[in-house]
Amino acid sequence: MLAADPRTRARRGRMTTAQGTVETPAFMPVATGGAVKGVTADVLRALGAEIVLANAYHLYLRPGVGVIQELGGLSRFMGWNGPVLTDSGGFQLFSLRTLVRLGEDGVRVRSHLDGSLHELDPAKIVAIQEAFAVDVLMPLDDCAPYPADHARLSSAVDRSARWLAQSKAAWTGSGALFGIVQGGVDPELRGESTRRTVDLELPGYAVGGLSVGEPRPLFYEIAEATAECLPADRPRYLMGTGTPEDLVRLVALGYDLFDCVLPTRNARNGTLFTSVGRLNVRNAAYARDPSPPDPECDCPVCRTHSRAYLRHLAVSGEILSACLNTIHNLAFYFRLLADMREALEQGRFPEYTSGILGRMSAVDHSP
RNA sequence: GUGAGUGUAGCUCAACGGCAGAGCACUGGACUGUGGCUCCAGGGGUUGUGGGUUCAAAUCCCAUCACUCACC
Repeated sequence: MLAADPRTRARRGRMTTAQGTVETPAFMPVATGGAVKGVTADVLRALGAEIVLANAYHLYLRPGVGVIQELGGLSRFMGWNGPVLTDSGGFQLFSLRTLVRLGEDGVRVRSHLDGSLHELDPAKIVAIQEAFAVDVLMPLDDCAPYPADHARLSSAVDRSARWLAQSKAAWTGSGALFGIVQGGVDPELRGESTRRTVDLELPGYAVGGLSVGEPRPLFYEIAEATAECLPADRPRYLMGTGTPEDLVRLVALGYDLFDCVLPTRNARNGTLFTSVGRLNVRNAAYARDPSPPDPECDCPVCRTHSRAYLRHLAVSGEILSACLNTIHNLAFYFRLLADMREALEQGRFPEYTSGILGRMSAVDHSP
């Protein structure tokens, strides 16, 4: 930890890995298949990315472990040459609906690419990620859907904990293996999962099984209670979240790492995050609007292009639409995190938080 | 000029005597550890025009206009 402010649980930190340093709180852009869709590695770095998230399961299916290993590891393969975190594919077991069998020792899945069958287990997922030479490894876990009954949540907690122990046993020590807390929105199961995960004394801890459709108040309740039970001297990673407002509130709860498809996926679907709220660039209202997407943004897109042009690109289905929208949205996210880090360093995080949340909610309630 | 064909939503077309629809386009919304420029919703019609037959016409009949093709 680099700075502390007794008025908040937010932390300003630094995570050092073999391939680089990550200033936290940090946002990790999502590059599931080895690419942040529509953006080059150079641009990513210029925008302020310090670590990217890829997916071990997707990359294992294609191009395969051998290809990435021969080409010098995932980071080099991508031309990124910085820290990389790979998700295990545990999330895909419930999101992709390709699960064939969820067993005690592993899973059998059917490839969404060619229908082939694959047996995966915690040790194999760790081996794949070590072959990829990633900086942060996420273990295979069981992410229960929402809603799920107590028995299902309980089995997800138990299975994830046992798999985590097996992951740790298989881990040779290259990169940092994080633990993942499960338990859905059940406070007691969350508590049990947190204890069993922390007991394994890992380099970092993630909170999974949230942002799967549960009501927002419940999400924050669980996120807050869980953060309080995680060790203060290790990075806390809240998986798969969130909106800009979510990130501000979660940093305030003591989380350090985030990933989310929202800035990149929304960009491709025409929604921009701006200092004046969400902006759907396809709206007819912007057809002749000469102003930049976000008047307070200094990103390359806002410095160069009008809303009218971005609307034209989006309506026309131009590839450039996805590229420019993604650049802006990522710039917005990275700047938000940079602003929070600066506020933490200067001891004015509570003031910054109330200010920006006030602006965001004021925008949300505008007509 | 003669003959044939076609006229239905902005566009391309269904419905062929019984509540006028689809796709695209348009308008708005959604997207939270990313198979998918995807998903959801909405607006939009005196069926070219004027008559006729019928309980009932986009549909059948007559006229007329426009367009297309063929032949003079």
